[in-house]
Amino acid sequence: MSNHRPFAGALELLRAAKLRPTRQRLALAKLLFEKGDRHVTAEQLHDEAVGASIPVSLATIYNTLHQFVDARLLREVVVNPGRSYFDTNIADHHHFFFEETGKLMDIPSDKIEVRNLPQPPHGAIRRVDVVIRVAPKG
Amino acid sequence: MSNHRPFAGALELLRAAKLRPTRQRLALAKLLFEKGDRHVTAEQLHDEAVGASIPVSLATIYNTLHQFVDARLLREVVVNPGRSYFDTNIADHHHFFFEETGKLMDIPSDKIEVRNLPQPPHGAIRRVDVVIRVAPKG
DNA sequence: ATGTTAATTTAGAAATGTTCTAAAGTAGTA
DNA sequence: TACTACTTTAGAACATTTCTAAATTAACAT
Repeated sequence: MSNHRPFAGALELLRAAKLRPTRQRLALAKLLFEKGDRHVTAEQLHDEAVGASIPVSLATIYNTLHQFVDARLLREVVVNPGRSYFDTNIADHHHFFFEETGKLMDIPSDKIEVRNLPQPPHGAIRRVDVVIRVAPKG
Repeated sequence: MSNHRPFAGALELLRAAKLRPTRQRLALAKLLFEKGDRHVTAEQLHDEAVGASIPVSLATIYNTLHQFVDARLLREVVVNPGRSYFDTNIADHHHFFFEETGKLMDIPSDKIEVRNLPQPPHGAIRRVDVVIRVAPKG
């Protein structure tokens, strides 16, 4: 059978996030979280939803993605100017970014050692992002 | 304190990059490289140029920034969706990103230890970017 | 059930940042 | 001076994201 992590159930997820379980949010949560770790753009998710006969507007896709980020169900990853990726893996981890294809790949945090983090002059560290940019070999 | 390299002179810089030393490129090179390490957006540089009575169009700002990146005089840093920063520090280094103000601050590469970089499944590592995101203290 | 209310969704407009186009201007060369 | 290729430019076009105001829907009291 399937070998990705157990899916908590869209309804439980939304309830825990204190988001009203609307038709659209339930459907999007299923698309996002039933298939293991993913990196999607707003447009990709919209196409996927429409393709699965879930009529949902792009505005709702954006609303929902941001609500999910706020609720810590998703993480926004910025590697490219002018386009955001949303990552269903919310564990501490890093990324390969393949410049040729625009695809991201997770790197578990125990595969990279980042040490001696300097303290910022003010404020607190919210997150450390390591992006390994990969280009095709010459 | 400042570890910025001596400014080579806009003319020499452009010649070395095989870019014709036009009025606009000379002026922009001076703005960018005469003041030590900086992180500017296209719009900031445009405002600065116009403020210094250097009439230059935004299109030329973008053209020039990209030519400078291609010539390895600048590095493009992506930390925010929908806006690029251009960094005059082309040495190997990392960044604090202050979410509150949208400002970047360099971290010399010897201040952070990044070890055990995994190899990508294909292609070659072009660059490793470490971004420490800083939020104001609660 | 039904009605009420506040949250949500929506289409389309607007905003934002960047790139493109094609015409005018300029540097380099002879 | 004339020639040519490169550069600059204004403005249009583009891509992604956010906003707006009206319609819809979930939650809940009755």
